[in-house]
Amino acid sequence: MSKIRVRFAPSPTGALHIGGVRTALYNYLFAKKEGGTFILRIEDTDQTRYVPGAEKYIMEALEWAGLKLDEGPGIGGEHGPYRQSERKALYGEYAKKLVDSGHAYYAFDTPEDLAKAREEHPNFKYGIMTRIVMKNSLTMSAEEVQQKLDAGEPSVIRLKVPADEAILINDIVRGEVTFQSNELDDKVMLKGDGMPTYHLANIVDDHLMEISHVIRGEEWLTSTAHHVLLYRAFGWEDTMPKFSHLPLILKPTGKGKLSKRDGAKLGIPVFPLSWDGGTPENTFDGFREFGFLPEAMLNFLAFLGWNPGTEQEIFTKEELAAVFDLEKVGKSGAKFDYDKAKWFNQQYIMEKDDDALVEMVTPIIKEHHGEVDADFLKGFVGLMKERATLLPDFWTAGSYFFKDVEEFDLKSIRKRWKPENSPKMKAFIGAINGLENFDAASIETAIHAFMEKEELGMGVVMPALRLALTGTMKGPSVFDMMSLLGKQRVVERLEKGFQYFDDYKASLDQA
RNA sequence: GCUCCGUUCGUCUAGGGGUCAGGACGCCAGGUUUUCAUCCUGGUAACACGGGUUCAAAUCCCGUACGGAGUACCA
Repeated sequence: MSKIRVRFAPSPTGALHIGGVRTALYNYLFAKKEGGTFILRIEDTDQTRYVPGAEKYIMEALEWAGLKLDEGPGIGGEHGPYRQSERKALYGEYAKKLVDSGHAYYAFDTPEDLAKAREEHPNFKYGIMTRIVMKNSLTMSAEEVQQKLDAGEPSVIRLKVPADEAILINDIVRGEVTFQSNELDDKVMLKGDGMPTYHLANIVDDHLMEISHVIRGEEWLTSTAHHVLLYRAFGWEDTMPKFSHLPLILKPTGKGKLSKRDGAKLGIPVFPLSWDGGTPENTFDGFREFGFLPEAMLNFLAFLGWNPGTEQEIFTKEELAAVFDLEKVGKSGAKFDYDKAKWFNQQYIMEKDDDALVEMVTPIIKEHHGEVDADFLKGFVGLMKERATLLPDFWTAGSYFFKDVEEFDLKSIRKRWKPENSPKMKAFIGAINGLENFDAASIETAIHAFMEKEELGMGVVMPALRLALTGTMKGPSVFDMMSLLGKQRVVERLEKGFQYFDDYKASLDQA
């Protein structure tokens, strides 16, 4: 078998959708599995839809996701250039070859002509049945055609779809799919502006770049028939790539494919990175800003439409590449399951080592609080990592590690704070202050001794400490927290907290 | 409308003639824990429908319904 070469070929029309990231991922995994080459090709043949910054976004998104490219714009490779706009001349030549070999023809119909035809015949299709009545090189004399061409009249080149041919596609994920050529229209190959359409550019480039496998979204399945015809017309059928059409990613609820609007409506990320489109509706956060780890996103995405057939769910990128199999990709659309995405993220956060986590959490803490000591942060993430689903949870669930408690869980105070124990508890603060070693074990020993001496149970001491320290009943081990917070802060918070509890209880009695 | 594709717990899915239809997320209950989270145990819940073929169908065939994609000088 010849060399495996796959390409991810997005169009730079805006932020790269998460479905596109999955397509890139499957291409990447397949390439790695087979020891092949993963290529990025920018399909920017539509000048009207080109969005500045989109190509950069695509590159950054792939980089963040860890999908390293072997060839592509800015990376290089033997088969460049990798931007279709830089290959324009090539497509014109190939389109002309198609005309010369009788597989395509010039058409001079204006947009108005076409609109009129569609209006008169609701099911109008520029094809086998209709091309004989349109303005094209099939219905005009050679002289007339040449004259129009010489005069620079606007024209396109259309594929001349042959009659009565069956087109069988052997799709790796969908099996055999058959089309009848008579149902197909004469698609435009070369547009009026001299740029190719997707179809022409795609086939020419895949051939020239020696692409062995085309792995793309299901939306391309129908037009694959045209693509096969094109390979035949060029005489490239022998080296035609194998096709795999991936199922779509669907909305979490309701119908249809996942859209940008779902992101805003449901408060979920549908893009890998943030994007500033200039308007509020076109500006949003991505998986990264929501606090996902790239490997968690990848793992989640990999399982949307594919699974290894075993019960393992957590995979590194390398493990995925080792077991990935296009044959095991599903045929039906997969709904975007945000709960599952978050579960993956939580798993990855728990597994991350503390140093790596510090690096990821530092910017978040800085944003809310400012500079923090690195050792303190390391202790902090160690205590909190089992309690965070998304990176920002480290702050929202652990802000009390950095700033004094501003709000107390009043309900818990009512339930847990007994004013009659107050003198004993306050006296205990002194004992803590006298502690020489402030490690968790020493603190624990001291607290147990205190409870025994004062005949107070776990249930009254621990909640009181926790509440005074953090304001809430949730969080890591009290001993660990005290040790990390340090004696001075602990003493301050306990004094302040216990006093607050007393005052609060008293105010309740008055009312 | 036409063409193509699809349909197993709420969701992601395993299973491809004989399974108590398995796992994961979610949810519920219990255990562990000073609390929360983690972890552990258990529970909940599915073969779209109708016909065939077969001793036997979730699995093969046909039809219906529903869903999706495509139907541009967009990709």
